[in-house]
Amino acid sequence: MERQELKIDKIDAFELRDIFDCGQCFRWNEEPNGSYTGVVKNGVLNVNCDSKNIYFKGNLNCDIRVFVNKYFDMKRDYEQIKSKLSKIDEYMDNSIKYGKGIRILNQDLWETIISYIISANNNIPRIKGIIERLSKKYGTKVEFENKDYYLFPTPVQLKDVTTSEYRALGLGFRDVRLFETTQLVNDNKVNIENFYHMKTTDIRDKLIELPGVGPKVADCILLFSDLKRFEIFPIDVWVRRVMNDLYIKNSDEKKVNNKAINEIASEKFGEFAGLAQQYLFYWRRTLN
DNA sequence: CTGCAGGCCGGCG
DNA sequence: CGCCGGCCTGCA
Repeated sequence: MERQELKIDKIDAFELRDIFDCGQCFRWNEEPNGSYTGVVKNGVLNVNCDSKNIYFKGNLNCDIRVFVNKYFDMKRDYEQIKSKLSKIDEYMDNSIKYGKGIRILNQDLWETIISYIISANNNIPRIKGIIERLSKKYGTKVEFENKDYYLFPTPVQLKDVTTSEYRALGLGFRDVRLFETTQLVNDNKVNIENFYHMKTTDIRDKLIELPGVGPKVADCILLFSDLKRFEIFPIDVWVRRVMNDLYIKNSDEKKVNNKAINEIASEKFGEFAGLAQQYLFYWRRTLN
């Protein structure tokens, strides 16, 4: 671990609130000065912005520039994608205006799998609380600016944790799911490192073999982790709501099936469907 | 007290 | 197959 800093020129699609508050991550929190601090796989990172620059500082076990480029998806041209998407219709144009600073993060695969298993039938404050307690109890401690932070526990660090210990952390009925998924990974029944070399549909099938991972969670993992399948369109209650309101207009939202939604998303948004999903989700969810 | 929150799972028709 | 009820917990 090493304290590092990095200052880069401001880029257009990069707003802290949009990135960290659009619902893709659980371990970033706003500081009193408006910056955000997060715990990531490689340590602790703080990000701040002004009109001209973006400032990163942190305690990381890797090069901060390399990390930032990967984590914040810097090589992708969001401006170009936004201009293409915004031409589709006025809804997309509006939602992009609302979430113009969103970038889709490349989060650690293991952490993303477990975090989204925890997210099932849950609410964000509780999800964040569970992940914090889990990390504090089993993760590695990292210091940054005189404060203690805890990395998300590795599969090995969770190897001997029992379901009742999970239950005590507030996991609820997800205790068994976490336990069994961790077992499968530790016993190498499922090798998540192989996912990086596999076809998207095959990864999805393997993900769904993990207890607690269904279609929605699998899609979130594909999009929000460093697997980064940008065309994947996760459908949760908010996305189905907004897609029905805008395009399908079924009087009974419950009767809309996900296949129909996915087809529309794929037709309209194609290879950028994942980002389109985030704009729509963030827009609809925040504005109610 | 009931409802519900970024679904999944198992059982049933 | 598609549909439906139940599920930990915490908070309104």
